[in-house]
Order: sequence, then structure tokens, then C-alpha cells
Amino acid sequence: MHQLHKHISQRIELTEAEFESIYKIFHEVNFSRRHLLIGPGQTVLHQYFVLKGCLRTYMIDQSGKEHTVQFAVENWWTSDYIAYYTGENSILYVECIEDCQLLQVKREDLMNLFKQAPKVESFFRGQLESAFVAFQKRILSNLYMSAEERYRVFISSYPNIEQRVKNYQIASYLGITPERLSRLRSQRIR
Amino acid sequence: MHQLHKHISQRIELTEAEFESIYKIFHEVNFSRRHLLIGPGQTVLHQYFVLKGCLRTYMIDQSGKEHTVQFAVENWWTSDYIAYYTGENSILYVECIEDCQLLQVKREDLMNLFKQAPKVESFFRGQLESAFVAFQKRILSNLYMSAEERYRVFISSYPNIEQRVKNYQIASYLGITPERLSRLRSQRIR
DNA sequence: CGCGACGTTGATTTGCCTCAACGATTGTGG
DNA sequence: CCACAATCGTTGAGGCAAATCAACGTCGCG
Repeated sequence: MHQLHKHISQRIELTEAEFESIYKIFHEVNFSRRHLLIGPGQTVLHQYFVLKGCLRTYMIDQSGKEHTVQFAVENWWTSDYIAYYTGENSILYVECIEDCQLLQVKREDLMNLFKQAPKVESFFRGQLESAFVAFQKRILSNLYMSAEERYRVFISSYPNIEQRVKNYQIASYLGITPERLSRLRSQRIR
Repeated sequence: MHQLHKHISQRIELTEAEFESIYKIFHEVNFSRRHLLIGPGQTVLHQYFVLKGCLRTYMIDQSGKEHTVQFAVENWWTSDYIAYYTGENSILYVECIEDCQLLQVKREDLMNLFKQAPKVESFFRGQLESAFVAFQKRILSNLYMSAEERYRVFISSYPNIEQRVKNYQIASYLGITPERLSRLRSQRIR
């Protein structure tokens, strides 16, 4: 079974024939490490399903500091969702931090597919519900957890991520400086 | 046109007859100030559309501090969405901070309706997309904005909210102490 | 009218940032 | 394949913003 088929099947039932018709609007694309998938100012027509690799979505503020919104690894979806959903120009970067094998899909194609196959819309509604829950939990964590606790939660929700991304990138996800993260980690060992 | 019909029409087209059939699964409920709609440990079967009034969703951490996830005013939807979507027991409080007139709808009824009326599912998918964007922006704001900037953004995105909720509740939404908020506001006036 | 909840102000403490220096590791060009 | 440069992670010193703790005035409600 195709990796995407398996992924979708976790949420809704789908015959091989149904999957084939859905899969028509997806296109496999490959990018090497450091490739910038999306940069500020662009219009964002696509979202991406990660077959293999790791990506990071982040912004750069006026003072030049990076702030990471999310990482995406195998079987995650990614894009600049602010631009993708609103049609506004992007303010985010989406960068491959490993060589990446992705499935690209155009929002327009997806919207048309929803009309023909309500099942597919159900799948994406379900995805959005899960994302909604994850975001709400993240906002809560930022409100009541210490930097150290947030670090611990992060590590357990993205297994093996430490081997795949730079520490300063993790720090920019947690909202702390790389120095601070370094100190938190050395404290934990003692 | 009914307030809910008007609200849904902003996103999808809906005839009067279609609205009537949808409206069947909604029930009007009224609560007075301080009523606790949802408390920790409960299962959450419903979400609510606010016809009139103001509600607050928050948690209380181990040290007894409150942390506000969201406020809901007229024409907003609210619930403990973590519990509502996952089926887990609630960890949040949803409290009426004014006398409230609400439309209650059961998730189960909504899911059945989706099968009959894909349009309705499209509406809620659209809602989720907007919420997703709002959350992503909020997470970004927390990463790169100062407390003062976040306060300013908050005030402009919830107009007149200052007259409706307590300052310590706003502070707990912004992730700062009431003392800090008080000082920020007195600075701004100068 | 009296009590409790709330908002404000002041004094003190602290968690985290900034700046800076120094290895270690990675990447690159000769 | 090696040498050098750039990037990254760590550690230390110093400073600042925001939290904490405490006191007091005020408002609203029972």
C-alpha cells in the first residue's frame, strides 16, 4: 500500500480504486538539503506531504531572529499554512533541513476533489481537528510550563528530532536562546 | 434571517429550507454569569455558538494559576475543544463571564449531518482553517512580540473586550501577571 | 454597611537574555 | 585527502525585564 494511502487510511476507509483517483492530483517532488520550498512574499498554492526527510517552517523578525513554527518529518503535512489558507503573501520560510521526498498538492485541486469525494474532505477536516488540538495544547504549554518542561514535551512528541535538527532551531521553536537550551540540557544530566 | 444562518452564510450559501434542517440539531440554552459550562474531568459532547454574552476558556495549573486559552463573544464558537475533538476528559474550564444565550450542538449529531449535507462539513472545515491560521499567528506572536505588542494586538482583535472581562483574565491570556499588565497600560497613556 | 475581589503601586528577586570567547564539528576548496 | 573556514554548541560574566511579594485603595455585591 502506498505510504499516503496508509496515512489516509488511519482516519477514513479508502479502496485502492478510490486512492488511485485521489492520488492523481499529487505530484512527487524531490529537494536537497537547504532548499527553500517557500520564502517570504510568495503566494502559496500548495501543501506538501512528507514521504521522506525533514523540513522547518520559520519566520525572521525585524531584529533578524528566527522563530520556528513547526518541524515536519515523515508522514506529516507542511506548508506556510497562513498563506496557503488565507491567500495572503507568505511571511514564512519553509526549508528542507534534510534531503526531502515530498508529495505536492494544489489547494485548488483539493477543493475540487472535495466536491466529488466528500470522504476526502472528511479526512482533511479530521486532520485540521487534530492540528487544532495540538495548537491549543502548545499555546497552553507556553502559558503554564517552564522552558525546561516545554523542552521535555518537545523531545517526547518529536522522537529522535535532536539527531535531525540543530539545537538553535529547537531553541527558536521553544522561544528561548540557544545558550539557554544548552544550559537546560547540561542541568538535566547532572 | 436567523443569527446562525447569517453567520454560516458568510462562508457557504444556504437556502432557508437547508438552514431549517440544519437548525434542528441545535438547542438554545441560557446561563447566567459565573455559570460553569464545562469543568475538568468531564466528557465534552457539545460545542456552542454564542448568540449573546461572553465566555472564557481556561485552565488552572498545579500552582493554582489561571491560564486563558480563549474568550468567546457573539458569533463565536466555543467549547473545550481538546476534550470535544479527542474524546478525552476535559482539563479546561469554560465559564460564562456574562449572562449567556447559546446554541448547543452535539458532536455526534453534527457528524451525522455531515454525511447528509456535505456543505455543512465544508463550513466547519473552513472554520477550522481560519482557527488554524489564528492559532499559528498567536504562536508566532508569542515567539517574537513583546508583552506590550501582544496586548495591543489582543485589544484590536477583540474590540471592546476590556469593558467585558477582568484585567487579570486578559493578563492570563497574554501570559503575563496582572501587575505587569497594569504597568504596561499606565505606560501607554503617558 | 462590611467583606471580598480587583487593580494599582512599590521593593526585591530571579530567570533569561546579551555579549563575548573558545572548542568542536562540519563543510569546502585546493 | 588534508587544511582552512564557517557554523555550531558550550561556558562565563553582566545586565535587564518581568515575576514575586506585599501593602493599600476602590469598587461591587451580598
